[in-house]
Formats: sequence, C-alpha cells, structure tokens
Amino acid sequence: MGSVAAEELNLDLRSSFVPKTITDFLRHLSANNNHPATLRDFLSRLEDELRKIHAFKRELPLSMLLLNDAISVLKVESQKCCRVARDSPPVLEEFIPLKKELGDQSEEEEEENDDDKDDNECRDKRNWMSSVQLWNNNTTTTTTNNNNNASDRKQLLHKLQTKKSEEGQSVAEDPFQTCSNRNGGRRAFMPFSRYSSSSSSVPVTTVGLGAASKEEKEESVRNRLSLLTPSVKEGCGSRGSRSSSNRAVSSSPPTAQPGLRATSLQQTARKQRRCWSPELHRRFVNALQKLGGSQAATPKQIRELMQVDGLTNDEVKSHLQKYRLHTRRVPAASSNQPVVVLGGLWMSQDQYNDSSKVSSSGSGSPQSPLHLAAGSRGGTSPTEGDSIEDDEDARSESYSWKSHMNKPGKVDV
DNA sequence: CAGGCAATAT
DNA sequence: GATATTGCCT
Repeated sequence: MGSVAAEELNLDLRSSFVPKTITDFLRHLSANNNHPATLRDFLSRLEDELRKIHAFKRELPLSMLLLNDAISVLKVESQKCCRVARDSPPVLEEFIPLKKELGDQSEEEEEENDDDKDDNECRDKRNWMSSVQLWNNNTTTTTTNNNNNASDRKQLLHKLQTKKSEEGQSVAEDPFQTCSNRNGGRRAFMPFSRYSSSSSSVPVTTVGLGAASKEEKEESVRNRLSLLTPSVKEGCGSRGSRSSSNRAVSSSPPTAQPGLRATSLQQTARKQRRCWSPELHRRFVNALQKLGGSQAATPKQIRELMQVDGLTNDEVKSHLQKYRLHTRRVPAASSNQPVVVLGGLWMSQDQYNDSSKVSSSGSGSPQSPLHLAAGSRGGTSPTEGDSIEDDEDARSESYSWKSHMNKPGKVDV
C-alpha cells in the first residue's frame, strides 16, 4: 500500500528536496517567485507525511518534530508568499503539542488511554509493523534510510534547530540517541539480541554500518541501549504490561554491560530468554493451525510459517512443548463440557476462512470479543490424536493457555 | 539433522 | 511455579 506512494515520495523528495535544506528550498523558491504551487504541493506532502507518521510519533519523535517544523516554516512562508487569503484551517494545531515529548523523554507521557486515539494509533502501528517485520529490527527497516538520509536529516535538523534556537528545548544532541532511547523503552518487537555469539569485536559505533549483518547491527543498537537506558522495563510479553499493544518488548538485561568478560563469555553463556510476546504467540498458534494442530506441526514448519526472523528452531520447539503440555491438560479435564464454555475463547479465529493471510494480525479486532459459533463437536473425531486444537485468544495481549474455566459466573450445562 | 522429552536454569 | 534453555536420546 504505502510502499508505492512512499517510493514516489521518496524519489520526489530526493530529487527536489533532500539535497537542500528548508532554507535553501525557500530561497530557491523565492528566487523563482512564481512557484507557489510547488510550495503548496510540497507542503501538502509534508502534511501527508506527518499524518502518516503520526501513529509513530512516539517512536519517531524527531521525525515528527522535523515535519512539524518544516511544515510550520513552510506555512509561514507560503502565506507570506501568496498572501491570497486562503481558507486553510489550522490543521497543524493538532500536532503542535509535540512539545513535551522532547522535554520528558525519560519516562512517561503515553499513559493516556484514549480509547479512540490510542486504539487507532495502535492499530495503525501494528499494521505497519506487521507489514514490515514482526519484531522490528529497527535497523532493518531504518537502515536503508539511515545510510542515505541520516546525514541529511541531521543537517536539516541542525538547521532547524539553529533557526529556532531560542525556542530552546533543543532536540537531543544525537537524533539516534533519542530514537534508540525510545526504542529501548517501548518498541514493539525487538529481536532480543543475544550476546556475542561469535563476534566480540562488534564495534559499538554508530548506526551507519553498511554491510554489517543484522545481528551485529542489532547488537550495536542494543548496546547503546543498555548504556542509555538505565532502567529498562522488564516487561515480557503479557506480564508486566497490560494493554496498549505497542510495548511488548523484550528488553535486554544488563548482562552485556557490566562484567562483560568480552572474550571469555561464550562458554557458559546461556541464551537470552526469548519472550513470547502475545503477538509472537499468536503467530505461533496461527502457524500451528495451518499445520494441522499442535500434534501434527513440527517445530521447523512452524518456524518457517511464522516468518519471524531471529526465531530459532529450538525456541519454537520449546514453545511447542510447553504448548502441548498446557493444551493437553485443559481440554481433557471434564468430559463433556462444551469447549466453548471452558474459556469462552476457544479458537474462533478464521482458521479456514482466511484464504491467504498468514500474518493478518487482525485479531486485535475490538469487534467480536467472543462469538462462539464453532462450539459443539459431537465427539472426538476418530482420525487423529488431537481433536481439540485450541487456540487462545491472543486477541489483544496476554495470551494464556490456561483457559480460566473458573469463571465467577455459574457455568452450568 | 530434526523431533520429542527430561533436566536444568531463571 | 511458570517459562525458557540445554542436553540427550531416537
């Protein structure tokens, strides 16, 4: 969807804008005074862009800032330029309150639970995310940009900064610092790097490394993180954090930092625990279904189906093991209890309906919390070992495979 | 090598 | 105690 547009945009930007700063751009414009259209066009594109990244404002505070700045500058300019009274409502207002994001990058500001806004936002994010990669490598998605645009951005940023010097609140010194910082705090899906499996010499330098492998880059980012973020929330998946799907992060503990017998660590180093975030689990279950149940599926297949990079066979295997254990206990429990009653949330997911979408993380849908159509199955089908493949809700977060059959309400037959 | 299970670690 | 990792066997 967005990719095409973005590409176009990129191209356009590249050819017409990127090489210049806003100032230059304006100068250029005013030189050829007869291009108000260009300006407006550009402005509208900026606003468009702003709208797009609005959902990511927390992850991309700087981008927001840049865009906002650029837009406001351009607006002023455009009005100056063509003082033709135009009725353009101050769309901008809404975004301006970006202010505090810079101020208190440290802790919170995002605790508001606006149902509407937040929800939309999250959904947006999720879509974007999942369309890119599950636990965003941040480096993967951004890298391409980084190499090309990083410097430009910096320059631009700098210009803008100096321009509005007295407005204070100057942006963090290093854009990437801030970014990393925030990422560390509440990124959606980080690949939970493992430490120095082989390369102890990974330079922790900047983000620009061109051909470095993903892992290395992740690592570097992470290292920076661990340095920058003193207290990372240990919120694994559904545990620490409730609601707001955007921070199901697996953060990396201080393991790498303090001692770090850099070279002599490989031996007994245990792998970093993988956090099976709800999303991840959801994917897992999805794959499971596609493969015909937890008994039929093999770790490898699952892993391939999940399409989560960085995920290893062993991890899947382990998870599968646990999954099997848990799913064996519950359903067998009481003989005839309709499956639906048990959790109320036995898979209702379109396991057969969905024709092609694997990822389709649409489960977060607020629409149908629990409609239990499937339900009654006459008896266990004779053909297989596992007739009851359950799928946990996974609807928003906090998967738990213990369906809580002990609902306060009286569930009677 | 890949899967399954059990022991072990966090 | 739950959950993830590692080891061992097939």
